[in-house]
Amino acid sequence: MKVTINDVADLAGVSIKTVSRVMNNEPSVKKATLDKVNAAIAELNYQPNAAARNLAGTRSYSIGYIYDNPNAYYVIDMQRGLLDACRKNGYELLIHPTNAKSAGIVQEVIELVQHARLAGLVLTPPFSEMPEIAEALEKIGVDFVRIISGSTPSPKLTNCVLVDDFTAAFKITNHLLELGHTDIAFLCGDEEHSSSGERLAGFQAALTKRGIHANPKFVVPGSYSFESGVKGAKHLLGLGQRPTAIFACNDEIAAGALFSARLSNVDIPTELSIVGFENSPFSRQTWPPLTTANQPNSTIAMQAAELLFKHARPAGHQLNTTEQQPVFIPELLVRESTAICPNPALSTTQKSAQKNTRS
Amino acid sequence: MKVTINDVADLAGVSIKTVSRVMNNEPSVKKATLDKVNAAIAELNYQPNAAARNLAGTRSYSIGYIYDNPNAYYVIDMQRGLLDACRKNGYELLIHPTNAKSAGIVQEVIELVQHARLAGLVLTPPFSEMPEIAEALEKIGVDFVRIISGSTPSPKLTNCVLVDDFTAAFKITNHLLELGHTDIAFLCGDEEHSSSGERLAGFQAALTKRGIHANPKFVVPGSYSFESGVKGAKHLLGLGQRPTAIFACNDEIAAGALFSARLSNVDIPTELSIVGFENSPFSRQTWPPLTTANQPNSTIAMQAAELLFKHARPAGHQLNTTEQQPVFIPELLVRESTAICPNPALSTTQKSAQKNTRS
DNA sequence: TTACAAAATGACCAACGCTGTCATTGTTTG
DNA sequence: CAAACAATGACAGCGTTGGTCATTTTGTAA
Repeated sequence: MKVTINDVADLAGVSIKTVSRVMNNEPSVKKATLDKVNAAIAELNYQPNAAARNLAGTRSYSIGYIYDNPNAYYVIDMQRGLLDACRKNGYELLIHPTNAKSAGIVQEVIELVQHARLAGLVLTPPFSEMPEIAEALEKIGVDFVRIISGSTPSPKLTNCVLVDDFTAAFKITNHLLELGHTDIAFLCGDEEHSSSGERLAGFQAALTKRGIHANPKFVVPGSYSFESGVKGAKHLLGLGQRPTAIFACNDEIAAGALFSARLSNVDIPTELSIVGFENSPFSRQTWPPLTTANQPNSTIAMQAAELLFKHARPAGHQLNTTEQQPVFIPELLVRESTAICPNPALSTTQKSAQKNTRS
Repeated sequence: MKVTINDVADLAGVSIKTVSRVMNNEPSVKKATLDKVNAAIAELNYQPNAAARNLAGTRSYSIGYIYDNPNAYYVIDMQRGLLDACRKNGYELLIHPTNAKSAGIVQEVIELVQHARLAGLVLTPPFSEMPEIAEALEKIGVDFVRIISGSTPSPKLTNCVLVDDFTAAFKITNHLLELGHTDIAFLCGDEEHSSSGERLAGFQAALTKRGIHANPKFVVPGSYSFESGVKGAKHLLGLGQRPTAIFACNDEIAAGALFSARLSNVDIPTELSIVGFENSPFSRQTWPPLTTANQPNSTIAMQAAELLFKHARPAGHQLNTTEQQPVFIPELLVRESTAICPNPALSTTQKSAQKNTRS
């Protein structure tokens, strides 16, 4: 019932050392031998004993995922991607929910890594944006991959998976622009999250490119919550001059804005267009469903994990995957919360949109 | 840097075997020795190496959590509770998202358990309600704990943690009743989930106890989704004789109902009261926030894990915890979506509520 | 074809940190 | 004082990796 390396060796007619070599992708194994061994492995459905490997080997076969994020959907999606990558590569995933704001957080992470003998760590916001964590990890020489907001790969960001919030926001804004909107408001997320800043920048860049001067009153600060969306939209709709579209920094904010609009008897999308960001289940549970940007969290997580595995592999065992820095651009997902601008002629915003700059 | 059992033994002046005995709560260790060893353990901050334990011992130090649930909040909460229990007891948690409806699901679970050498499994719906899973697990002799809907402990349910949906629903309904409502509708969740049936039963029992005959038209089938709530409420509000309160089987349905009411220009809670169930973050993100039943998922999960650990401990190593079958009753959480019945006098439902039967 | 270098494989053993088994030593108790 | 039992220790072994060499096979140039 329990298949060990000895069984495989016997069946393949080789020594256990050779099986071990195969299992660890060591060089200097003849193609023919490799095939024989792999066949035996497959036939017996051999899975190396993780405990024994950990004990005997110098390498580690588990990575960690630390999280502190109120968005359960985000966490679950990330986790799913990490788990998939781990299964594929024979790693285990250690999950560690914690409080990013606790005083001893750096120490906690260090202890976790050392005690669990982790091969590496996948860091998502807010951890990926905490320099003290990165420093501490570098100091003790533990690999880690950060998932952060950014558009341009750079040498400083070698161990990062980038999510190009800027470009995605640019595209979403273009969608609104193409519908004829020019008075577009922006509901920000938490200031501390760089994603909010990136999205705002992309939004403003799109406007600028069309020669539209963004109304500063239309950029309202807030946080990544439903409440914030309710408040923000209420504020905007109370303005003498209303926007005809709202770019909410994420789906929750958008849902809140939707709610507020409903309260004020503003019809969506005929009177007001609203877009979200993230394509969380949330965005499908509103009415109308939200136009949003699809952020493939599971895939992003998978890539991050793969990057980690690549690093973790000792020299000489490298797979010849083309080394590169992944950049994800969330894609525009048009649903029913956006429509043609009701009366673009009446817009009071200064504009000079002569050239139609499509990408 | 790495503290092993040898270091502890040296410091305490005993053999490593004795340290092992202490770590495993084995009997026949003199009090004085025990104290010495414990002091050494504390001083060195010794943590046994999980890999070595797994390799050497016959016991396993990890449990599994299989899930397939669209409700990310539920999963995250459960996971949190399991993780906490595991940390406290020195276990590891293996997480396995999968598809409950896939054909080979039983086989998949078996393989998971055998390959990962799991000490046991924590099963939540839908797995906890699949007899074939329980049978297969029993057949191969693997411990498991099920979290299921139910109110009465029974010998058949020794390895279950019960969530008393019936009583919770009864209480919620009473809340509505005390506010003067008698025309109360019920929006069901998925038929396959026993929780939906239990909640409906509790609802009906509460009505019956007050001598109120439930209007069959007010019980509308559906599923645990926002969409279903939208539809269900729309249907109810279209009825010639409207209910003055709606009991939604969970918060999502309630949110949908809220949405529908808003569309029909029915004010919540002055014209219509709505209650949800679960106290998911969802219920705080609606407006007004939902009156609901607080289901302490993390705590439930913790208890389930503890139960599993207790079983997993070999005879003679039993902790003298009083063996019992935990039953959780979600507590009523009154927020702003419920209010006094607008015009109870006009109610058309047959009633005979003379005695005020409070519990 | 031979000779020789290089590549591929195997045999062996010591870890890794812990638990299980069984033998041994202490400590009571009648 | 010996039997009886409690407390402790010695030692093997869990399944694998990482060495070190020895041996075999293969490839290559003469």
